Amino acid sequence: MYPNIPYEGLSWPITQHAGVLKVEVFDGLLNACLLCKGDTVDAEKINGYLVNNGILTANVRADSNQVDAWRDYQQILSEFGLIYSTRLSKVLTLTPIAMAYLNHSLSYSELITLQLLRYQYPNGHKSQLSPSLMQSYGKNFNYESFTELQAHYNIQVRPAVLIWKILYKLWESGEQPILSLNEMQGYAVRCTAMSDYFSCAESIIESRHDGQQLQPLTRARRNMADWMKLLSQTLLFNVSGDGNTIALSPYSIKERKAVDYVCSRLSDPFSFWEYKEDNYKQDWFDFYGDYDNSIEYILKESQ
DNA sequence: AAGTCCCGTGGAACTCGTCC
DNA sequence: GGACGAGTTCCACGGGACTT
Repeated sequence: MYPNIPYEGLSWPITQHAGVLKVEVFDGLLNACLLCKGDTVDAEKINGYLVNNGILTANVRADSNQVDAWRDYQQILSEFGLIYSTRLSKVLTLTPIAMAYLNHSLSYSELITLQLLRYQYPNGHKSQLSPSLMQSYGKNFNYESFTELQAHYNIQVRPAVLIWKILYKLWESGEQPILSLNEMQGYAVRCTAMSDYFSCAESIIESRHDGQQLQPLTRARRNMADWMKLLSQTLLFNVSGDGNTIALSPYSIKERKAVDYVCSRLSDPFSFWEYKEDNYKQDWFDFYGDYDNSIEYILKESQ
């Protein structure tokens, strides 16, 4: 029950390489993929394209001693369901969502808004157990994957939707409709179910009026900062220049009915991808990279 | 009082170490 | 070489001390 956390080390892990995300980098990565679409990944070709066009730094790494921009930054595309993880599929496979973007069915901000709203834990791509998580977990650890661990605790959250709902409730309550990085780290990240947004907002209000203060979760700060950076790329949120606060965008206020509707649909447990032991990674990309099943959640730039 | 230099701090961007 | 997350570097900022 909120605000108690199910296990030590709870956070919202997300790639650290998405911080540089902007439309030019995104297009650059996708265009680089088109160079070997349907073929096995030609890292040399892709790296050459990314670096020669000034899209990314060379990222020459000591263990390979060659230009390796792709090695780190391809994570952006798999993280957001544009390609199947190249660990799963040696053949570079763009998803229907990526194709829809390349066909101009939706714009960059519409795509990022959609995929961040749909991003969820448990997550079939975020499956690797980090040594630091296993260490902080304590007790006897016997999970195969991070995905299984989260499914075991019945965690079911979509961070972007949660944050929107928390901000919207703060706004409705006449409170400052912003969240600070500290509040993200101490309050938002503690949610393990979509319905927790309510208690979470109440706890925040309480803490702002000399009430009880919750402890920030130690190792969640960097993830929270990354989440805020990502959310600033959507139509729904504005983030301050110093990255310390996130607020609803004018779009969110103007279109609040439509956004609220999408958020409540995406809060429904039946809308979540479900972890099954069998073939879950492939299954995740089939689900998250799909266009037809997500079309109803698209928020257009001008409604 | 205004300008300049210096240094501590913190965060973002980038790279690295490691596991698999 | 993908994935994760920590380490390193660089830079902006700000306060204080010193100079003009």
